[in-house]
Amino acid sequence: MNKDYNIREQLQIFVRRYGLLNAACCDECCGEQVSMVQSHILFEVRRLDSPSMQRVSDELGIDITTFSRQVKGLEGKGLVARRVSPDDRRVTLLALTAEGRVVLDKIDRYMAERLERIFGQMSLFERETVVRSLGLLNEAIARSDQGGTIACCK
Amino acid sequence: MNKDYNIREQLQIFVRRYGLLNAACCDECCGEQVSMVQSHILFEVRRLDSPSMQRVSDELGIDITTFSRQVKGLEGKGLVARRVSPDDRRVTLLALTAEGRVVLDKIDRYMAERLERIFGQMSLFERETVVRSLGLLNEAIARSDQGGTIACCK
DNA sequence: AAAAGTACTTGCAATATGCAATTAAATGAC
DNA sequence: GTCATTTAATTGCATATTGCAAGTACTTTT
Repeated sequence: MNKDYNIREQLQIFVRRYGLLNAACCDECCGEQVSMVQSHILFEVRRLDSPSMQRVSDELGIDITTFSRQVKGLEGKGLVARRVSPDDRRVTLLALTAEGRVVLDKIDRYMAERLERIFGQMSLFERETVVRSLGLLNEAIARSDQGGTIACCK
Repeated sequence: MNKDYNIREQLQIFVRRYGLLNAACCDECCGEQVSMVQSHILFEVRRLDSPSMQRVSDELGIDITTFSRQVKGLEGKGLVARRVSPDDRRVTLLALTAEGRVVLDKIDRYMAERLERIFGQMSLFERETVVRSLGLLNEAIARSDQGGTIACCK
């Protein structure tokens, strides 16, 4: 079992545990019915600060048509607001509503709690190492630029 | 921006880049048309060595009914074989076919290549740190036992 | 001012999902 | 031993998600 295989195994298992396969969220974490994809959208809209639809769908690597419909859903739930860009009227800019911020905060707290339980299993040194490593990993992915994705192409 | 927030952010972005959201695989990585979920199933059937349906669906955290259908699909493609357990005739044991091993090997090679490109961006020391950290992380998740998942409940 | 390109939306058909109900087999109670 | 209960897996059904193709609205190029 070579090293690459081992790291692929570690990553595969980790990513799945993080929540790859169960698409639907639930009351416990969101209070609201927000799917996994939608929680990623909320996360990214907050992080990117008034991004365009295109920008977010690129960042998430999901098809713009699927994205369009997901955003429609989030808008319907009152979690996201759209406005036409003043620079280019083709472009729709996204922002979280007050309600959207509340829901995302809820998810944040839920995640913080779960992560705390996991990181509580480690020594302080290990925690720091792991956090630093994840940073290194994300930077390396960004530098390696394979279109932003790893596991699959396109 | 506190530490927990930062680590959640690192994890969220990493997991997405790993291939969270684009469900469909493509020719480049699999040759065969295998969805992301199905590639996880192949991976796990190999890893667990003749596991039952229940075992794999639990491990992956996907509903047994959905799983049943996905396995049917993989069987139809000739990648997975079922047999009745000798110990308990309710139980179906899964195994990769020769063809299934070929496809999974193909995915492995594809992943190894992409990971190589990423880890090539790091120093040897960084690589070792990151690999070790992922191991620590998976162990800590296993120890913290929150039902095997992180991002969402259920 | 026509042509080409970009941002986004909708129609549609294929696929994936989860719950409820069912079958088949094993285990437990008596 | 037999009847009730539990467990593993499958199917029906209703709903949701997906991506491609085609369309609209706007901007840039020529």
